[in-house]
Amino acid sequence: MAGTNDFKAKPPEGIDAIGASSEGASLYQLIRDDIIEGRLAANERLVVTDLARRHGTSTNPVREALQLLRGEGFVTLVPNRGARVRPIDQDFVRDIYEIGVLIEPALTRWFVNMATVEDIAELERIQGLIEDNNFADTFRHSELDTAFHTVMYQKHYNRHAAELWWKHREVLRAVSRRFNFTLARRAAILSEHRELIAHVKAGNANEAAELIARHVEGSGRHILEHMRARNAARAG
Amino acid sequence: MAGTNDFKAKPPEGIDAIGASSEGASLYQLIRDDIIEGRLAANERLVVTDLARRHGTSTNPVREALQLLRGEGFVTLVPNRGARVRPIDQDFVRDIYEIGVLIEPALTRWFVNMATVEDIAELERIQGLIEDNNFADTFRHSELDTAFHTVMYQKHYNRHAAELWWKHREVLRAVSRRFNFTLARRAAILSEHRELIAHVKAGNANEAAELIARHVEGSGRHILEHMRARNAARAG
DNA sequence: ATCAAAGAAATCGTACATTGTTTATAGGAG
DNA sequence: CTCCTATAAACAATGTACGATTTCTTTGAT
Repeated sequence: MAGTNDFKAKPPEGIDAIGASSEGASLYQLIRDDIIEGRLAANERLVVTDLARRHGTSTNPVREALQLLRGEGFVTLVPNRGARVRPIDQDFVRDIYEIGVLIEPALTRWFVNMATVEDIAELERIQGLIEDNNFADTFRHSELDTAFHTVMYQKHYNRHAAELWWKHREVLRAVSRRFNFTLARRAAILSEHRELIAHVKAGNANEAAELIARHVEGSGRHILEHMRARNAARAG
Repeated sequence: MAGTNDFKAKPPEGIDAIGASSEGASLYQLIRDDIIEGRLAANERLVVTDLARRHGTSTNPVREALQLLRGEGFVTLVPNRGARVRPIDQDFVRDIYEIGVLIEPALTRWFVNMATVEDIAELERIQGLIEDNNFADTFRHSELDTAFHTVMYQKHYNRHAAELWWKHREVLRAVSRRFNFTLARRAAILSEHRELIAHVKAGNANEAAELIARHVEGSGRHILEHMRARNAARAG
């Protein structure tokens, strides 16, 4: 479809346009990135006037952006008390990956039954890039991995489920960006992807679904382990 | 816990406070009710200035309310083009009840393993009220039925999943409010609830989970059938 | 040291200016 | 005469500024 190098993970098509004004949308991006990249600490207060001044707008677009961020789960909002950066703690991560474990197998099952030759080729192409990269560039891996799963869920008729998956994915990517993959996890990812492609080719919907459940479960556990390790280091 | 008559369905506790200012929150309620009760037609434009005038506020709280409603799925927002009442069509309903079929069994399974004597007593009490009412007052049935399931999901550790369930439930209630229950569906609801209680008492988590999957599936299909019938009547 | 009250700070609501979109109208080509 | 296009005017969303209200902080008295 495009050159082999332009992987900027994109949401599945047909998903609700974010619905923010131009300023609101760009502020949303900026603040969101600040949270994801850790420039805004957990629980830090987000003062509307500050943000407005810092980004050179007035307060209304900021309020809008904060509402959006609240919807995505990055920010908590309390009436008359303003916004705070939501601490993405272990409970939060567990909650959303568990939902993934429930939803993704269903999406996968449908994909296996509907996959075209082109879909499979695309999966194999991306998997090739993933293996070429071999976790050397972890950011690139994250983008490619997301693209891999997007191929599968993109065309699903249940747009809500796909959208839910995408939102959760974004949060998990935000957290895992700061971690490295353990060797065990690397091996599991590669082999599970390969196995998955085999199941898709063979039309084994149930096996693929079970595999994805394990895959998502493993991914979630991996992130949680990292978080625990970090917290322990911090405490000790 | 309270008198037997005060059933106003309430969201599971600990769920994200809505995060709107007082005016915004009340506007949210008002507009939402207007949509649910059909006073605002599908696809109708929601003009900020009009809404502000009609409800005697300025525009900012209205914008806030619309953002919230967008988050709940009741409204679509397009930049520079404003808001519209989202048509709750068959695809929409199918999407969210299918997600329910995936999530609710997991919530149920956990509940069965954690249910206390009091929980079970509460379930039986509500089921008694449901049977007393016997669909005479459909609104009351809806409230009771929601309360029944809330007992099960209320204490679940996964607040995101519970919240998701609640939001979806609200939408489905909004749609089904205008329909009556078929005799077949009435029978199914009563017997499935009774069977569910039996499974909970016996600690049969898997059976309960499977049953809930069927229960949600049946409920979803029932709503869809009604919608199809109505649309057919409208077209023909 | 505790509590109350005054002051500071930030959110919330209102009014207005600006920008973008839609609609109606006039002009011209076929 | 009809259809298309270009243009202007009405309309509504977006952005800005500011005053009102609530919450948080600090100060001072008991």
